[in-house]
This record gives sequence, C-alpha cells and structure tokens, in this order.
Amino acid sequence: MPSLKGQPSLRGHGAFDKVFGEGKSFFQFPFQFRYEVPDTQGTSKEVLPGIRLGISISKRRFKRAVDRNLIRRRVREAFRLNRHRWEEAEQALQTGTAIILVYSTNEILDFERIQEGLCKAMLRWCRTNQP
RNA sequence: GCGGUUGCGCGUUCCGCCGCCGGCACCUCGGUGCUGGAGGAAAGUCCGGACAACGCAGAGCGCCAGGCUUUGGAAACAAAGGCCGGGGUAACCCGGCAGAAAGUGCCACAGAAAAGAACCGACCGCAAGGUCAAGGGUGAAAACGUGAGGUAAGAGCUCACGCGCUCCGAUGGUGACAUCGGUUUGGGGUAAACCUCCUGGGUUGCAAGGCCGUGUAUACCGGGGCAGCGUUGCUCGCGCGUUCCCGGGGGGUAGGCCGCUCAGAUAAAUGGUGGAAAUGCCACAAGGCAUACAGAAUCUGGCUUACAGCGCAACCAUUUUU
RNA sequence: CGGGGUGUAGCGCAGUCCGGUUAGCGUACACGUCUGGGGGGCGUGUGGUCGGAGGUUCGAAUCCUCUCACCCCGA
Repeated sequence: MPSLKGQPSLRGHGAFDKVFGEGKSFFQFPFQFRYEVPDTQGTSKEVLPGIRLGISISKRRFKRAVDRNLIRRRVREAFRLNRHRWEEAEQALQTGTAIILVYSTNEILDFERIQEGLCKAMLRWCRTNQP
C-alpha cells in the first residue's frame, strides 16, 4: 500500500480486518468506501493522527499485476493531488482514522474519472463526519 | 523492386512541473544535498544448481527423469551432425530415435484365424481321411514382392532380380553412419502398457532455517523444599506424595531482526501531467489515431508460453532492366 | 512465494488407475399414466466440442506435452 509522506499507510492484516469487520461503508462510483468509526473508547492509542489510506483491488477483477499496479497508482496520485480539499476535516480529527477504498468496477478507468469519483467520495465522508 | 526463409539485435527517446522507495552525508530531528531504482520474457512454475534443515557404515529394492553420435556442461539442456517420416516451387521448417528374436499383457467390431492360423478353396482318395497355403473376402494390421522353374495341387521348395534383417570384410569419417562386396535368414503392432539394459537423482524447501522479545493452561521426566502418610512405640534412615520453586520437554499467542542482495519489499517503491521527436496506419491537406506482451520478492542456468512494430546479415523464388 | 487438487447433460456426481462395444446415475425439463384436484408414485423421451490445442495409437473422456479457468493447504 502507498506510503504517503507524513501519513503512514494502512498495513497489516489486523488493521484491514478491523476496518472490514467493525467499520462502516458506503458506495460512491467507482469505490466501495470503508472507514473506521473514530471514537472507540480510545482503544487506538498508538495510532498517529491523520488519515491512513488503504487501497484494495481484487485479483478476481484484474488478473494481470500490471493492471492492478496502474489502478493503484492512479488512485494514490488522485488522493495526493486533491488532498487540500479535505484538509480541514482531516485536522479536525483528534485521533487517526483508517480508510479503505475497494475498487469495484471491472473497467480500467482513466485518471480523470478516478479523480472525480475519489473527490466525491472524500467530500461525502467529510459530511458524514461533521453533521 | 516485390514476396519469403533463417540467425541476431532493439523493443520508444528527450525536456519542464508535481511526487514515490532504498542507501550515504550533514544537521536546527524532519528537512536539505548526492546517488541507485523492472524484463526479455521479471510470467507459467515445467526441469536443474547454489543455499538451509533433517537423514546417512556400505549396498540393494522402490519411485522419478533421460535414452542415435560428437562437443560443451555440475545437471537440466544446448549447438553441430546422422538416420527415418511429413510439409514447402525453393531457401528451409516440423516431429521422432536403446531393446518387441529375454519374458508377460493387450489388439474392440469384423474376420476361418490377431500369432506358430485354415472358413470357402486346390489336390489325392469310392469313402474315412490326408497333403497344401496360391486365390477369395474382413480389418488399422493377415505370415517377403515380381518373374521363371518345379509339383497330384502347391508353397522361398529352388533359381534370378529387388526389399529387409544377422554377421563379416574393405574404403571414407573422431563418431553415429554412408558406399561396395560376401554371408545367413524371411516369425505383425503396441514399451507416451508392464518390463529389460545404461545414465543421473537422499528427503523437504527461504512460509527453509537462525536470533530476540511476548508469555498462558500443563500430559510427562529430573532436582530441591514445608506439612502429611507408611515402614516397629519413638528418633535417625528409607519410601510415597496434593501443592510450591527451578530446569528439561511438548502444546498455544501477537510482533521485530538476520537470511536478503549498490532494485530490494511489514498489504509490497519506478507514478501523474504538459510539450517535442521517432515509427506505423488513415487523409488531397490541416491533422487524427496508435506505439505490443507485460511489473522484481533469496539468487541463478535452462525449457515453455505471450508479444505492435523496426534494424542488420546470409540465402531462396519471381518480375523488370543491363 | 512454495506445495496440492478439480474441470464430464441446466445443477450435483460416477467412469480415467488398467484406452475399444451404448459416456452412466440422481435431480431438473417435456409427454403419458394412477387421483375428483394438488402433492407424490410409475413409465417414456429430450439434453454432452468429456475446459482448450497438439501428439502417441488402428482407435483417446482415459496415456504424454503445452495452455486456460477455479479451489484448497502452508507464517
């Protein structure tokens, strides 16, 4: 998974399983957006502040490793370039949180489409976080 | 010029901006600078090797792989050559290679018979019976082919020529083998059926294996200790022993480091965007579209599979001109 | 990254080791029949590139090689 500067990426079997098991989710094309519920009695004490991002691309959908690499890099680049748009919400968090983007379509989308979908998804996450 | 065959090689390049991973050096401790950063198949994991753990006196059985020759190689395998079969006008390409006369098995249907065969048939004979394997039909496959002699009829029964096999000799070649001569013989197929012979392989694999840390119930073994019980009424001694402590042992839990590499990974870094150039296709033009197959995970030698295009060399066929 | 397995009617499976006669069974589907009707029983029938491509063989679902899917196991 991508190691973004200053923001550790989401890694380790335990972390992934926790988000998939306990977290909430919604769907915004082309992603299934899974995120960790922030205030769980302060159990995540070792976690650094900010967003930890995980990207999941199914081997079932894309058989070739080249295709999975391409999609993952496009998603990560889109996240990096548009990060300023949800910076306020990110800094409002007291503790860190984890997000997993599950790429849920069978087509390899170009960068513009991925960027559009990612921004919509992130802004939607910001709204659910601060009502 | 056009088309083709073979062997090699390349398989996009450059610049601007914003970024990623590793290493090194500074230092205000998370910034700055320097530097390295996917392939010919990295792939499939089909064979090898290194390396690691375990096993091992020596040998055998079993299993797996290979099987013409020479050379290279640790082995897989490769290159050149030989023979056989197939494709192409040609250059050339593709496939195969010990043993079926050591033995066992199988050969459906059809057919008399599928391996030491006899139904129809031919001949002798009144008949019983006997001799024979030419011709017939079946089948994927039927017991050397053609001609002549021979015979009751026939048959490699004999002869000539041809084909194949065994052995011997000569010449050429390192050799497989080729050519020629002689000799013996004429009894299918299948070993990607069992098998025989020769050669190679101990087994399991980096999730191997080692170190550190975390740390809970305790089958079992050894040592120590309090109380207790037994051994004679008591003491010593000896034995037993719930529980406690220490060590061994097996079972279970989340993680880090080494192995692990001047690419070197905790779920895994090489990207995004803009502009030129090159090549191909389309178009009168402006211009437009496309640039393959595909992404390292201990390293390495092969094999196989995928692959848009382009360049070079040799050769073949065809057309035109000289 | 290493081991290992499975592809056969719409669905679930035999057959593959040891090649040959018709690729079989259950279920589903269609028709007939038993019943006043449903359910169920009985009978008949339809339905197969044996995952794909080469090879060995007279002959391949079966043997050999390559390839494509899917599924297990191993910190």
